[in-house]
Amino acid sequence: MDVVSPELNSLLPDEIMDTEAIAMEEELPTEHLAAPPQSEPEPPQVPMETELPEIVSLCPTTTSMQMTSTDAQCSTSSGTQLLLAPSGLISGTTTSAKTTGPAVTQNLPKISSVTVPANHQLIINKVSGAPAAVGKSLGAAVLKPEGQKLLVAGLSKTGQPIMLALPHTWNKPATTQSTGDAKAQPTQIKMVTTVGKPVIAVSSASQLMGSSTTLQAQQLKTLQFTKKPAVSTAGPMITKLIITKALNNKGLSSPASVAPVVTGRVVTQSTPVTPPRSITFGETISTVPQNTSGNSKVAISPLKSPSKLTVVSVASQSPNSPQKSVTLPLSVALGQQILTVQQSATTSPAKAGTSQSTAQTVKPVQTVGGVGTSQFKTIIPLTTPPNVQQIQVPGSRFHYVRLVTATTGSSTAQSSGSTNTNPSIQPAKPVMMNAAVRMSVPIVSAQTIKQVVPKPLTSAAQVVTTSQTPQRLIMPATHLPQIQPNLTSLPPGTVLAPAHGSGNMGYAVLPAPYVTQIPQPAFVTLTSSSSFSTATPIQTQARLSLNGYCDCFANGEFCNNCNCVNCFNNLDHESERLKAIKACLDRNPVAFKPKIGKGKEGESDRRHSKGCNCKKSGCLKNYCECYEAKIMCSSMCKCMGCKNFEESPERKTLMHLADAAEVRVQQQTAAKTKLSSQISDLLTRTTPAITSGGGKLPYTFVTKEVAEATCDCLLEQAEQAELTNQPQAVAERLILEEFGRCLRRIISFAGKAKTDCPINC
DNA sequence: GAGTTTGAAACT
DNA sequence: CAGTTTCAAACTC
Repeated sequence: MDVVSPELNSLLPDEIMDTEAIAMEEELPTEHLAAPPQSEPEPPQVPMETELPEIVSLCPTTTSMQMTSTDAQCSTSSGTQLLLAPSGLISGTTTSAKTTGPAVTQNLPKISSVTVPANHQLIINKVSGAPAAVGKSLGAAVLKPEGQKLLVAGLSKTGQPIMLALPHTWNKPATTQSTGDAKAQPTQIKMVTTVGKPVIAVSSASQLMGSSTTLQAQQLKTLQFTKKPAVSTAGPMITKLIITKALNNKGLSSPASVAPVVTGRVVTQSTPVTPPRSITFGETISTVPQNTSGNSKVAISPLKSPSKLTVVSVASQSPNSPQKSVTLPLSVALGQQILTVQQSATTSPAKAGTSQSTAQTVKPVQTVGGVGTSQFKTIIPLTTPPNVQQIQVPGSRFHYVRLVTATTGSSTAQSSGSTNTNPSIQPAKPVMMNAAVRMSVPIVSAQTIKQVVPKPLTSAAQVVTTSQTPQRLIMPATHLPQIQPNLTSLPPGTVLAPAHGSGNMGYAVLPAPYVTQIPQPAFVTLTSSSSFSTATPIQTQARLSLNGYCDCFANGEFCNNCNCVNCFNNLDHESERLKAIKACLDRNPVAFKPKIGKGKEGESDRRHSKGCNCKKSGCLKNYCECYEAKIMCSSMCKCMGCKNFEESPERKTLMHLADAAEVRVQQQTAAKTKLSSQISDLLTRTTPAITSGGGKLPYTFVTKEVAEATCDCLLEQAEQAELTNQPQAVAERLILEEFGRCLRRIISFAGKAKTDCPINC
């Protein structure tokens, strides 16, 4: 059973990830670390500050890292060590788990590679077949930050105990018997921290062991520590340590109980019909065992804005299937808004429209507004397999998720998941989406989460305006006769509009700015149903317009202020748009899903779902979708001459330059800001002194502070020129130009001072 | 800003 | 599945 104790999650982070005291001094060698036994530690490469946190995760005061073919040790000046040790060398007790030092490091399994790719993952791949002398053990890792010891022991082929020795405050024995044969499946140990809040996520993607129901170390398939640098100069990148080794994940059978921990609390959701599912959320997400079959996680890119909506969709699940868990990306602790769409197993399409399904639709909705935190999560069971689309409404601070369901207005539809290769002819398949019902699920602040489910309206347009804080609705995709909405509580600008072609079953929730896009007739009746079968010239145009892959359309957005010609990707042509969506989904069911999703188990977290096909760019330009998404090319890619892999020196150089450039830009911006600030401050202080005669001359503004700020700008320019290997002449010119700009700025402020003070000047 | 390069998607 | 076409983004000058 995949159980992870909350205690483990509450203990490990603080014990291990004392990032406050971490001194990042050198980066880990990024080349292969399966060096010969006498190999010296590789000299640090060009410092890439974004790679430093890997050291942080393992060796808070790391100054060197040594690895041989038989051991791997991360030594620190303070004695902190990272040891990769075979579990067989460690007896099955907690006490012995604390054993560290050279004795443990002997006869360690060979580490095949240790790499630090650009996505800040330190991956230590161990050779699956350990030497016989090692007793076929699969390895263990001892993390001993600041005197504490953490042993993450692998699964022994010979049944030897695999342990997780926790810091001294961890009292539970972490030893169990191994009953499975551990061979092939990789195990990841990932270090995860968030800014200021170290966490550890332990998850098991499979039922590794027998019937144990307690937290046992060998079941820990994944330890994930993701660190966001406290001071990030390269965006919200996530740094991870992944120690990969071979494990067996076969034998998945019984559903595992789930004990996700949310900031020390256990939140478990279960229904009478389905095995318990659990969602963890909160700032310190810690433990989520996973049975990933059928699950799909769409984790937000760590490089995106933390405010970006993340959609975690869970695929359809049979009532008998094992539980599913969703681990929220840790960026939730950074203000990222997470929406999880989880399909209820009790609301199959065959039951859609029944009172039971209706109740199921509403009840499981779970919102958690963090007290004292702005993070929350919403779980929305659907009645039909959803096609989740992220919607970014231009100009709106709300994030939407569009759920396009394949259903008709009939509540007694019996089939689902059918496909129709001909979008225009669907007479025999009433379930097909000749009308798409939209669910716009906005994300609002945690403290103001409110869900309003309106009943089908029989009157004309409903434009509800209240004085409340802007909120949006979560609309059901099915008939909800029992739910009586409180329309008077709707936020200002909220508009209930009928989804074209959906009869009286679907409603579109529109932010106020889009009211202007809705033609008045669209409000007249909510029971009007526009059929796609009646092709019109406009629809023909729409097909032409939307069949192309407009980015807005592909992202589930409406075009707004685009340069597109004859655009039909707007509410004026909603029916045509929905038809185009349907056509696209018919051709490609995942057309609106992000290409960059979670990789397979054991692989890096993010990967291109399809793979790139680059030929000339070497996958090191933004032409490459993988490179653009800042992920490595994978085996799915069909690229030629790919250089977008972990050890690629070209890629490392590019990443380094990009990081350096970003730092330069920030420094330059800071210097200019400082200059402006100094000048403004000077003006504030000197304005009263300006005489009523001709005022002060510009040079009088060149005080010591201004001069220093100017020098900062000039130095930045010089460094910039040096960084780009500019000739001296060019460098001088750039510096002089910068100086000129500084002077102009000073003069400008001086002139402004005169202008702003006509009375005194 | 114009022209070129590139690769994804559509099309055949 | 492979080759071709289209087209918008990325890139260069």
